[in-house]
Amino acid sequence: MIGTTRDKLAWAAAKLFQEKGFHGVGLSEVLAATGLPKGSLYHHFPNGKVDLALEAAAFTNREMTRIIDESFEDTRDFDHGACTFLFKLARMFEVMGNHTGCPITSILFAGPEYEAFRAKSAEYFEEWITGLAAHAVRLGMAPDVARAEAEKTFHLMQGAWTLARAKADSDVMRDMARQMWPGGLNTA
Amino acid sequence: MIGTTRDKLAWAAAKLFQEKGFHGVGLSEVLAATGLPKGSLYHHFPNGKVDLALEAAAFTNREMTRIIDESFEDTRDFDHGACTFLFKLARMFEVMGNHTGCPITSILFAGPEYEAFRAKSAEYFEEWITGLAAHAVRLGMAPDVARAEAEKTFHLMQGAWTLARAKADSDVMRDMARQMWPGGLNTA
DNA sequence: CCTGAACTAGACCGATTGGTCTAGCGGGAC
DNA sequence: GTCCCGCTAGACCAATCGGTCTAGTTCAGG
Repeated sequence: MIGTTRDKLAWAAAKLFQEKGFHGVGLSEVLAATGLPKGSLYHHFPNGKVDLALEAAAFTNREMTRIIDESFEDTRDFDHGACTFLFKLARMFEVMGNHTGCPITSILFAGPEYEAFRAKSAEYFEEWITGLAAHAVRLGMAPDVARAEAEKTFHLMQGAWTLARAKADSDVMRDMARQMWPGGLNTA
Repeated sequence: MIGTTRDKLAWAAAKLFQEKGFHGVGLSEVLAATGLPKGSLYHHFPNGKVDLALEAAAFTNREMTRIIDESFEDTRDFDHGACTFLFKLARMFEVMGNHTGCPITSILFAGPEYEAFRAKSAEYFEEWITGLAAHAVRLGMAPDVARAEAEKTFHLMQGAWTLARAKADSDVMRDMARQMWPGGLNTA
């Protein structure tokens, strides 16, 4: 959260982009949120807004992979881990005010002219899915079944996040998790 | 597609918003796409961009409910209908160039200060889910099971759409459908 | 102490934004 | 005809956009 000037900018940008998307946030807003001048931003991110968005996305991607790994630590089976994962996301969503979107989609779906963004988002999503699949394999699942289960988990998570945002209600995620993985009941 | 001036504006706006989101599209772009002057836009949509976006969202919402109903016409069971639904979406996504997002989320997730947008998106999503559930009940499912199945279908659809967009590949949706509803194999 | 690089600070730029306003067109009612 | 009204047309506006540039500050290494 705190840290160098560069980190402060990336973090503030990530938070704002999650709410309003890439085009919805002006640099002046990021600057106001950090109290830093424009010169600092362009010193640390020479290519301006695009660089800033990529760093913000990288930042939140690290956070997401960490949450995935944490969710599957000390877990008895995949259902339990997946359930924990969704409860953690629900909590995060709630803490942020029940209106933020998936950081990656919010930042990186800026339109066809931002091909680099699209490619990065595909890379990050693939990272999440292979991460989930690795945990599934570790917990005894056959590799191809694990991959399918990981993709299903990703889709359900994205979908529940979207509906939770529309309803401004984090319980959408929790209810979905309980429904889909009844064996993994968890209140984390 | 064609129609009155008002329809032309709403349709062009819907297409553009799906690609770049509410904040990513300027009115000048919509005007350029339709060849109409600014005066016409503000005559038909007195509250400007917000009105235009709401109409564009209503427009695509009608299209989505129509696609849902079409998918479940002459269908033998829920799996078959759900599968058809996702194949139809995949086709649409492909035709639009493999990079458009869900119209409702693209248009209506513009940030916390647009509370009316958020409320509308919740309303539309609820419409889709109850529509799916109604078809499930009609096909013999118990009401509470039908609701859960409809929500699952919604989540999977949204998630698959997101990943398809990141990968710029419509097969993500088709593969998911085949995986989740193997009984509903369909090439529509 | 001096120098130079890293960084902060913010004035400034042209372009574009959403929005307003007036003028004029076109066709039905009288 | 001529009046009126729904609509088109686009000039114009202040505000904001992302981005550039230069001056000033800070601080480590010599």
